[in-house]
Amino acid sequence: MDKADRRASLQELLKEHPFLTDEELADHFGVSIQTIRLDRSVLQIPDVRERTRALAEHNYALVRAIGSGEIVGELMTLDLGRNATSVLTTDAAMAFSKTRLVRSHYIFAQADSLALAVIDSDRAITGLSNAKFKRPVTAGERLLARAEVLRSRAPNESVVLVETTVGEDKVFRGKFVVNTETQKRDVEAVV
Amino acid sequence: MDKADRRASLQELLKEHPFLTDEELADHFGVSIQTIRLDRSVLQIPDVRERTRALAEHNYALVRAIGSGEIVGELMTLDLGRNATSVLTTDAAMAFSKTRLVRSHYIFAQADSLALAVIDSDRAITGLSNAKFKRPVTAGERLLARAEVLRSRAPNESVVLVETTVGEDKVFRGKFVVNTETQKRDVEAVV
DNA sequence: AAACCCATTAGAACCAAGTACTAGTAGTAA
DNA sequence: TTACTACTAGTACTTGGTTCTAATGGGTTT
Repeated sequence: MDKADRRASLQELLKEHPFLTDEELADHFGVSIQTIRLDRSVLQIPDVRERTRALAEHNYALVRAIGSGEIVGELMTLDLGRNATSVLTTDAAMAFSKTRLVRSHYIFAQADSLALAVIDSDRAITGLSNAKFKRPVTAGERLLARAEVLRSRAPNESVVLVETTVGEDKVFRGKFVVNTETQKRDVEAVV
Repeated sequence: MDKADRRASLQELLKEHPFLTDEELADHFGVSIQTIRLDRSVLQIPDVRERTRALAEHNYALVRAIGSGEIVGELMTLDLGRNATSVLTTDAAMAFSKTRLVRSHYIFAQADSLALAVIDSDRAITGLSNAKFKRPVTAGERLLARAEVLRSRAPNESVVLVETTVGEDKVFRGKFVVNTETQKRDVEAVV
């Protein structure tokens, strides 16, 4: 394996495993640490600590928004069983890099979370959804979602309407049928 | 501010800003670095590098799945304009902690991405969706999504059917109307 | 007042994973 | 032989720590 191959391979490897130290990389390629450092400096690849830090920082806000909270976006108001609102500030990480248009499932995620939040119940689950994305959202725009419980048909089934706006523009409208409890059997069957 | 207050406040602060070094913390609280280190050791809080590393590692897989790739899940097969399949292995981070049931928007995100991928076109955007979540998915289950283009009505509008299964079970079925190009005006209006 | 306790601070030695730089070797090409 | 390239070795220095020992300095108790 010559220099060019190694460097190409190094870049690939770090894309997959960004937490490898120079020492580990040196072992992996059977060269010295100095060689790895030379490679990194030529390829303009920062050190592990910087890579780790950048990754963590980059992902931090995003994950907080979409992954870790029960709500995607920030819950603003909540009248349990009636209505609720939440705000989600979109950013570049949520968008296609070429067009800067926010992936629709972020918009959906905000609406879906809000629909569940307004129903509450730890066991609330989306059973059905009907969504219209009215106009594309550009990274940076602030999404205001408003959820309203339309009716609670069966004791364990509610219909929630969610409308999302950016300023004056309606960007999303979705109806969610949220189930509670009923899943018990299914859940147990799964587990 | 006494010791107890400072330590409580330290924990809160690090929850919000996990990338602060001891030096920055010392400045913030107007005490010496040693005091901060004592506090950290008593509170069992690891150092910045470890905090950063843990955060990055924890978020990495998750963000790769939902945020950074154009596809949520891994694209398995793709016959452009006809059909495609992708796999998403769910994990605890995608689920409600109490019930271990995967949040429905992850399932939606996989389907939505796949619907866009099968249509291709960098400007593809979801215009409408119609989704049914047939049974809850438990963290750890492997979601196989299959997308099929039903018809391309207008030259810039396609209808895609996505069905997601876990083993033999159907867990999701959704229809997506995907638009291409048409958004141009809106997009420019937004920017 | 003297003795004591506690939180805080200082200082030294050490570590990991680097940067930046200098210098050397081994192999190949002109 | 000389020259060039790739690689390696070694030193001094940096950041952000750890671990340990040893002060300070204020408040409380005796």
